[in-house]
Amino acid sequence: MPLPKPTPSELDILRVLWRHGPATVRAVHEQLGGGYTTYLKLLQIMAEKGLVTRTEADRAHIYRAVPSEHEVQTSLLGDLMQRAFGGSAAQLALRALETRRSSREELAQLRAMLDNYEQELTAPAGAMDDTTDQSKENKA
Amino acid sequence: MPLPKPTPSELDILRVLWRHGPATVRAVHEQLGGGYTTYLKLLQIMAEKGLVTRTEADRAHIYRAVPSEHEVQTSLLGDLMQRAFGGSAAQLALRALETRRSSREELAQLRAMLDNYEQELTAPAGAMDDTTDQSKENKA
DNA sequence: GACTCTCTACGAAGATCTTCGTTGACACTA
DNA sequence: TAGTGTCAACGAAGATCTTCGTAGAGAGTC
Repeated sequence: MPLPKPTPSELDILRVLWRHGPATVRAVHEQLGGGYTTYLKLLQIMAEKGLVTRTEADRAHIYRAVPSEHEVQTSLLGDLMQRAFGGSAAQLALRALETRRSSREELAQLRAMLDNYEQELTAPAGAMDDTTDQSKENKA
Repeated sequence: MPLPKPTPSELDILRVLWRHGPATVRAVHEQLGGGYTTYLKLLQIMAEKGLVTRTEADRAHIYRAVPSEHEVQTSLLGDLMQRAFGGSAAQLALRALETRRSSREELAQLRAMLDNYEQELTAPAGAMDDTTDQSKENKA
């Protein structure tokens, strides 16, 4: 296994690191409240697990998230998909949309992705003329 | 809080109960393998938490799932949505679809749901002729 | 040099989850 | 009636997560 799934608290910390970039224990603690040493300990554990790396600048250590937000989202979602949706991504997506309203742009984005998929289903690998070129839109 | 979120093992058990209907400890154990008393204990705990109810038929107790699969999916998904997707259902759905291929029917279902939502966005509450009547489909 | 601040490191305590071994009740049978 | 099986109840052990208290190192200040 590449990296362990972050626990809820670890995810909170990762979210801070993703938003603010590399940070000291103090910075994380100030974002999240609670005891300072709680976050120190958590970051130490996360470093052991490989979820963050740290470098020593001056006296305080600087922690950086190792997995990207995208990776973690994919991992957690894949997990839930298996455990609660019998592996069906579409069932999961359906249920997600059912729950909350979304913005018009998000819906448009979803629709574009659906168009993409249906096209791939219709004209599978190869045999493309021009439209399937959208496949190069996969993000970094 | 209505019902606690099931833990991973508890979810395994709920899935058995959803698929097979009410069952004894032995039936659950036979579906999932492992130690018999493990499932006995888990089911006792789940009964305390309110995730299952039990009735005594003959000697063995019969356990029934309390929350529906739908409810649990919604709950787990809402949780993940908050914790890892900043509350955005569409972002979550997008990421889910990105991960795995889905069947043509599932995609069609999704598309229908999107059509629905965009229609609601365009012509919000009230001012309906017929289509928006689907709003009465809210589950029990 | 003694005080004070800011760090990291260590370890422990409490909560929850998971897994089972053991015990005792009850019923069936030889 | 003694033996065998099936069942629920109980408790305990180990793992993981979360939260901090305490200690000790290093730097700056009076």
